[in-house]
Amino acid sequence: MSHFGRTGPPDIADTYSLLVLNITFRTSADDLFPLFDKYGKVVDIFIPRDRRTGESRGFAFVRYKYAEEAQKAVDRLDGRVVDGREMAVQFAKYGPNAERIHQGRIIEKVPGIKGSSRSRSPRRRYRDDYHRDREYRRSRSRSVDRYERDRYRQRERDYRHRSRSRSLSPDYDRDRGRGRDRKHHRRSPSVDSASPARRSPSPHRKESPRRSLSPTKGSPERRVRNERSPTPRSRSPPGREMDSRSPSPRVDED
DNA sequence: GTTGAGCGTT
Repeated sequence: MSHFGRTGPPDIADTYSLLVLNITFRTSADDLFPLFDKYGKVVDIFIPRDRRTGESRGFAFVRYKYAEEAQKAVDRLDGRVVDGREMAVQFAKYGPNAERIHQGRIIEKVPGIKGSSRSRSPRRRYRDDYHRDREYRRSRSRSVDRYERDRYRQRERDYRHRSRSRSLSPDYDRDRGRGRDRKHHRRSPSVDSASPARRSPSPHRKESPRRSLSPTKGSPERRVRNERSPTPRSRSPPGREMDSRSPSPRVDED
């Protein structure tokens, strides 16, 4: 009964799916089972997880046998703090087939569901997604795992820069930096006085990695380009221009 | 080791 991690959906015909959002990344189906099972008969619980990392995405689907129980769970578990995080329980709008499910009638009977008027918001995955995706694609062949790529594409297509949490506080950095300084700053006594500027020792600008080798490092001609006065001899002061043409090689320079 | 809006699998 507790085996929710089996393969494939059991029977979604007579079951109602509830979407649980805002749950911790460490919350598993077994952890949600006792919570949802207390309010009704849970048929199955499924938590989508990454295919590469294998970690939870932060949301889960709970299927109830009866709609009334599911609705009660939504009203009771919605806003419940689990593992220090407030999870949001609401009826799923779309089914596994990316289509609307037949649970709409439940909303009609109980017009008190919070998930009934849920505005569409730009969804995004974790921040590692694009980081990992970049290296992933670059390392992977373009003709491999097209299925996965296609799946993730539909998700990233709605990617949008949203306002990140303003959880960052000056106190946090200050506290953290100070704490670490106390313990790790004692290993280098010379750095304390011989490091007025920790700037990059090489003022040279970082060129492109591909051009980093600079194959023309032994080409003196390149550096002898026209700087400003490539030919100091060509300097002709005003009034002395005739001097240059003067047949007399007399140097009148002082 | 991390993250935080959203809609799902053998």
